[in-house]
Amino acid sequence: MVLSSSCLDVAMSERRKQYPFDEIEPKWQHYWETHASFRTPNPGDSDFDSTRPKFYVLDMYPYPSGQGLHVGHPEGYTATDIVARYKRKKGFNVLHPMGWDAFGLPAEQHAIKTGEHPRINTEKNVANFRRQLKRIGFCYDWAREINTTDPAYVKWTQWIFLQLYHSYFDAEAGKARPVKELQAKGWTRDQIDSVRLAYVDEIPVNWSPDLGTVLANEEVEEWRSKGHTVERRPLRQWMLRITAFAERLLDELEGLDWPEGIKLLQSNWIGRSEGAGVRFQVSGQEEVIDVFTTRPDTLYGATYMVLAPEHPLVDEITTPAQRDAVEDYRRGCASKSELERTELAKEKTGVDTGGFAVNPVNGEEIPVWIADYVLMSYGTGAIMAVPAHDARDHEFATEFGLPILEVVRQEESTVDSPRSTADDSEDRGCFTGEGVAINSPLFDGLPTPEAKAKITAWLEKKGLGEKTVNYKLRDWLFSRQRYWGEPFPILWEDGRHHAVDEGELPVVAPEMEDYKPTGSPEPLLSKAVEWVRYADTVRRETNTMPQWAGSCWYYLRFCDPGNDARLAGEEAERYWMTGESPGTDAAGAAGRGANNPGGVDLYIGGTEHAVLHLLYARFWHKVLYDLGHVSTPEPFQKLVNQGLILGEDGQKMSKSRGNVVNPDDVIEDYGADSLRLFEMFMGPLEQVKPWSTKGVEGVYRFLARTWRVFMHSDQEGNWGLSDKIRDCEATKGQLTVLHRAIKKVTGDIESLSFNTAISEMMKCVNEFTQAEQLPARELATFLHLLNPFAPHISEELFSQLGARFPNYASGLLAHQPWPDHDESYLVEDEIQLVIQVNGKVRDRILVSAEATEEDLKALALESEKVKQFADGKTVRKVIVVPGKLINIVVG
RNA sequence: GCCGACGUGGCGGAACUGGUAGACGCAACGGACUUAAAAUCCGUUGGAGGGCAACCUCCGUGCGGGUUCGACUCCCGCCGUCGGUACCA
Repeated sequence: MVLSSSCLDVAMSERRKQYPFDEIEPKWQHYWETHASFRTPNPGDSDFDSTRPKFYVLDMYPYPSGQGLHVGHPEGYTATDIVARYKRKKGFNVLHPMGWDAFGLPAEQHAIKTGEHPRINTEKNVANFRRQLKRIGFCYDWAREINTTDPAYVKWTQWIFLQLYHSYFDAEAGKARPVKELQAKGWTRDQIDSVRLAYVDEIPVNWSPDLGTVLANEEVEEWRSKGHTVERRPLRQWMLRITAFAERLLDELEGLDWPEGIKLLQSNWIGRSEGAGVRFQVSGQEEVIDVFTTRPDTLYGATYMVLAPEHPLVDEITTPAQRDAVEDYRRGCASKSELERTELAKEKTGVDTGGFAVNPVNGEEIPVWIADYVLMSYGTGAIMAVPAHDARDHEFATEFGLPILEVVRQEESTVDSPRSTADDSEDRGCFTGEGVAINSPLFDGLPTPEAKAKITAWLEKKGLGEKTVNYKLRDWLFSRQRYWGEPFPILWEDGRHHAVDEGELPVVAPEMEDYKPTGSPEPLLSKAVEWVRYADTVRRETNTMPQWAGSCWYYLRFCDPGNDARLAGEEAERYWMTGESPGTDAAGAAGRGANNPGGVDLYIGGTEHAVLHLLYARFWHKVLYDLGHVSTPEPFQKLVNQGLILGEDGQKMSKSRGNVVNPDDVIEDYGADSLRLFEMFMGPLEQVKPWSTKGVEGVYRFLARTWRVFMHSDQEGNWGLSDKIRDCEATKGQLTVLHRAIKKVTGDIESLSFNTAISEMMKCVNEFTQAEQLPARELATFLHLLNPFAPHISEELFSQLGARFPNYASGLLAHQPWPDHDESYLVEDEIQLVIQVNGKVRDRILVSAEATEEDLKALALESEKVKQFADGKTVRKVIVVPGKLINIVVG
């Protein structure tokens, strides 16, 4: 028989609560709020303590969806909360803020349906999220709450955009600089426009008429599957020149304390590859085809060329005889999305243009084709095809009967290496590895690396090419046609763009009659005719920014969220990002080692943001750094990804599977402390792990047992401090288990191993549970350990204990210093030692801690068990690992 | 295909830098309390075999090899699960 979940709910709520979490949790939340217990002063505030080091611990702030929190949110949030509370008790100034990434399509979709301003729905959702988070007892400094849709916030998002707009990348200095410097040098307006970090370009985008917006490549499939149409068409778009920073974004990853996997993901995304640019003269024409290749050493094997169908030279090169075929093919490609083009890539397709180009290395004429396996968006949009040494070219050449010329021979040593030779010829039919050049008169016999260098130098000398570094990273398509996003602070006049005056920021979108898409690629804001018309001849830009914009810098705003004069006050920004503050340089700098580039000390969030958000934020941060607006080159010093929480069935949580767990329900039944504790007890933070209601009950029982160690209920069911608690000496066993816990919990919080920290606290409580009388002082110490994990119950017990034992428990537990362990309680005078014979455990003996190695050897050899197993054999070796074991090798 | 993570009892997971595998919790079983149940408290619990018994023996960290006195841990080769990515020249 299966009970429905609603039956279980009823059973649970009727069950008597094992401890009054439903009373104490709201009580302490109210206390913290009314006393502003977790308000964090900034440098300059009267209560700012400059002698303390700083710690900035940040969560990836949520998009406040209509569904409310799911149990995945509190996982990372609890982890950071524990660290924040711990660091505070350790004497740090802790910055631990929360806010809302509140622009976004769902709110706009709601507005389209209801005609209601998206702000109304957004605010409702924010209120719900805030309520839910407060109910979990997080120690955020709510005075620093921010909302990306708040005009006061939008103002600075737009201000940063203008910094990008007013800057260019100085390749020599490797830095962003104001375009003013170029004006001073006499550059023309057009020249300047062509180098701005924020620029306008006409590029093919994924346009969805019914959504009324362009979509990022990675969004296309999702919306298509929901029945929306998406087509490709060229549109005028705002772009951000992130590619200029590719090298720095890649190189400076190195100094960051991020998971290696994430660094690798970013570095692959940036996709640096070294090679050569080579120029091929088009036969009988002026035009030159530029290609990029990582294998210039295979130039002699280039038997044809391929241009992307959109390549600008296609028209010039195509011969009259081939024109119709080429046009047909190009039309076919244009109607396909990038995704379709790659998805349907089972067979290579393409058309001969009829034109030829000259291979610069040997003067041979080779045919020029177009094919959609060459992408306009990578490299130069054209390739030299070397079918003998590139799998794709090989496939294409085989398909269309183009010549294949071998120019690299696999070296003997690699041929001999163990691998199956049979399938090699079958699946690839070409050799793509490194070897020795053949059929290449200029450098026959040279190994690949040398051949590359030689041909590149030759090309450079002849002016036919040069060493080139290419990046996969593309410029960032930054404009959307939505309503619910930051408008661009840009005006248009006579076909030219201008920045809105800084004094006019923020540019706020107008109220609309309705929020329905225009049905054309015209942005929604173009319907607000009055607003668009800035002056007689001046119109406003009607695109809006993507959701990423706000999240690119929110961590900076938290340093000083109320500042109206700057994105964040200089002093506050420097203090929270570097630890330096006026008058406390020594103390502040101590928190930051010489190699520490500064930034947020701990940033926790999901892997889904491994690339885009983290890359975009790093990009903006570097621009702001170059322009002198922030003090560190990187925003996030240490990054940790929490693992996904699966449903109880081990499947991804989803509405359709019906396995979604709502934190509100968990709190209702077991309390916020149990929710927090279980989220941390499930397993390692970074790991994927399934939810378990039984597991929540387990930690709930632990908290109830903790409660009963301190509290005793009378006949009427009223709780009072237990009579067992005295001002007495703790037993040896209690001291050992407690100090072991102090040591373990301290180390485990530092290494974010919360699950094992909780185990250790459980052992502690198990020890206390059995005691006849309990030492008040040690119980108070235990509450310090529990406090970051279960702040409500620990605070309540601390205040109960303090009422009778004020010497051991006074003030707010959350503000009392973290305990230190005393190593002397952990030292045992007798150690249990394992005796192995040939690596197998045969006996265990108790020895004094002072026994020498010789003593131990003798003791081990005397053991009855050893004699039994070593009988008749020679002792060859005795290995003694002090404090651990003795291994006797016989044979 | 490529890249990354992972694989330990019935389950979630522990195990420091190579040194007693299975901490802690869940589930299960037995006992105490109770008229009874729930809750609580105490105990047992990797598998197989043996002993009246305290206990003893063998096997055991996905599979196959290797290094080592000793391997969950290091190396080589497979298999499987999950996540990311996709013609990047």
